[in-house]
Amino acid sequence: MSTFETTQLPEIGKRIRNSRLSAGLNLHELARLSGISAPALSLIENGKRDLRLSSLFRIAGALRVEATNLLHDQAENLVAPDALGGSGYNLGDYQ
Amino acid sequence: MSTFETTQLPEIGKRIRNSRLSAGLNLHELARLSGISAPALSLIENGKRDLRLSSLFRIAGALRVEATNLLHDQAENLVAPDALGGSGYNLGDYQ
DNA sequence: TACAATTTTATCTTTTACGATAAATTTTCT
DNA sequence: AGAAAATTTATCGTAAAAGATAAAATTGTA
Repeated sequence: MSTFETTQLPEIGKRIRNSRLSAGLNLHELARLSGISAPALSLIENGKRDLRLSSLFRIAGALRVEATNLLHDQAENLVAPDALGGSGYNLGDYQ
Repeated sequence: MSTFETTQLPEIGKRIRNSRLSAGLNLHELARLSGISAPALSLIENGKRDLRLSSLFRIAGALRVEATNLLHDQAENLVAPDALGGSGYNLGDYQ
């Protein structure tokens, strides 16, 4: 099995679930908002379904989060380390 | 029609095409590397196919780019504006 | 422990992605 | 212009996503 279906898909599912719970929604409510059925959402959140890109965007839209933040861990994408100085330190962190 | 299929999918397709051309690959070569057929890649690059998430990751892997960078414009995701100072300016931009 | 709400799983149907192949079209190069 | 390469489009078959519904299992609560 590929690393995608064994690790990445389940991780994406967990992020969707976390976002949904943070929004205080149950599966039925997210289903209504996203247009994706609750059973399908359950499979997706448990990393058992290889969803389509349109589904990812519909879910992200319903949860009011960026699709990108569902793909990768949020913190990983906040700052491109080499895009700041050359020091490797983020000058804004403590000031 | 949704904004996803009219604008987002075509934009994602263009990013894939740009990445492929930057890598100096033709459709046949990317097909071999990604395991996705050249006709399917053509549809994807032209924003005419709603691809699966696994396909996005296989394409990204073959092109050696982050899947995230195929979803959104590269520059948009480099820095989270509010994560630095409170000034709204990125101190590293010009130094 | 019972009851209710939520989630998971199963089944069936429809839709659509994808591979393979071939033909048509466009682009590139001599 | 003509040939070759690359891309696009079409068709067909298969696999899988997604909806709907219902049943089972889990979780939460009185």
